[in-house]
Formats: sequence, C-alpha cells, structure tokens
Amino acid sequence: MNTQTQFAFRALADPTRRDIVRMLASEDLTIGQLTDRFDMTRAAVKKHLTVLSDGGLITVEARGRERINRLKPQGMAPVLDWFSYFDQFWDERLNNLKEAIERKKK
Amino acid sequence: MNTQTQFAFRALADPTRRDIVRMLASEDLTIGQLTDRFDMTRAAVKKHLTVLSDGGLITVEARGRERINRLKPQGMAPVLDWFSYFDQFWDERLNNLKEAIERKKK
DNA sequence: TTGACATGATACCATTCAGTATCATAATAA
DNA sequence: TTATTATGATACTGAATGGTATCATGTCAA
Repeated sequence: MNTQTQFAFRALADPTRRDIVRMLASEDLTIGQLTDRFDMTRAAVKKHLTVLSDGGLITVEARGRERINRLKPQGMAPVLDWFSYFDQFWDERLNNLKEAIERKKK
Repeated sequence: MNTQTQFAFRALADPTRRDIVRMLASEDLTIGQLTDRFDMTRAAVKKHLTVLSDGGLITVEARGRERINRLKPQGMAPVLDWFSYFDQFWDERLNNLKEAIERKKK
C-alpha cells in the first residue's frame, strides 16, 4: 500500500546500499568518491544511489559536473514507523530485543 | 559481513512478509490460516515463512500435522541495532520511537 | 484401515536485480 | 579550443526472487 515505506525497505535490503548510507552519515560524497570505496564500477554505484534516492534516503545536489550525495535521515522514518507498530507488543514479546540492544550499547 | 543482519533485512524487504509479521504479532497462525488471509497459494506463503525463519523473525512449532508460526521479536534486534548507528541524525519523531523502546525497558 | 487434511518438497516460469560494458553529455583545465 | 574529468543512460547477462503446479508424506478422524 504505502510505496514510500516499501521503497525505503527495499533500498535498505542490500548490504552495499546500507554501507553507502553509513558512509554518507559521516560525510557527503560524490559518485566517484563512493566508487573508490567499493570494488565495483561507477555505473553499479550509481544504480545503488538511484535506489537509495527512490527510497528517500539520500538527496543529490549538483555542483558543477559533480553530484554531491547527502544522507537524508528523515527517509528512515517510514521504516522506523513500521517498527513502531510493535510498540503495543513490546512489553510482552520484545523484552529480549530491548535487552539485546542495551547489551550491545555497553 | 553479518549474515544474520542481512537475512533479517532481506526478510523484511517484502511487503507480504511484513504483513505476515504484523499478523503474527497479533496471534500465532498455521500456514493454512495465513494462506486464507492472502491471495496466493499455500506454497508461496510457505516460501515466505521460510525466508522469515531464515531471517530469525519467526519460529515454527510442529503440533500434530500443523505448524504453528510464531513471531520471534528478538529477530528484529539486528535491524534496530543497525539503525541505532544513526542516533546522531534522528529527528524528534524517530527519537520518540527509540525512547518508547527505552522506557519499556525499565 | 481408509480417506481427508495439513504440510513438505521439487520442478518450472516470468520478473527483478546487481553488475558490466559502452557510448553520450556536460563541466573543468590547459 | 581541446583534452580530461565526472556523470548519465542504455543494453546486456547471470543469478536471485516470487509465484504456480504437482506430487509425496505424515497425521487425524470415522
């Protein structure tokens, strides 16, 4: 039903795209700079960036002949909103999850 | 790198599987019961359940000739944990979800 | 025991997907 | 201007994916 949610989930389903998202969390990067960090062609990276853009997870700003790819954190909202559906079950069924997150934070 | 994280993300990337997860949040269901709720064959539902099981999101318990599919909320931990990397970027809405999780942890 | 029921498993099909190769275009530098 | 650089776009390929059809197996009920 909600295509935005679906596009965001789909964008995050690929490990390369999740890596890109993490990289863009640290700094804005051009396609060329991102390509340097992966073992694949620029065209492949560009495709991933298109999927991420469709998923609302990044924005692209043209600067001269370069394209600055920037993380758009709000794009993760639909995904986390989906998880919030489970709030009502949190106490009964997600106790272990909370503990797992807490444990990893220490 | 982390195959469990990848399997969980992949399992949640399909809208039918996310629907199944929501249904199982309300009640445990057999394959037949789930099939009644979708417009696809039992074999297709079974495949989705296998993917969800691989992703650690459900458990299956044999009871007689039936298979009880049960939500395994801890399976979402790897996914939410991945998101926690972006703590610094979360806006208010996303923080609210996170705080709701934290609160219920106490 | 026998038949019906719930599921498992496999083969097959169409589509999507991740990736490459290749060529075109726009901007920068010499 | 001309060469180089950064990117866009398209066609193609192999693998994965979502789905169906079909048959086998185990369990329950009469």
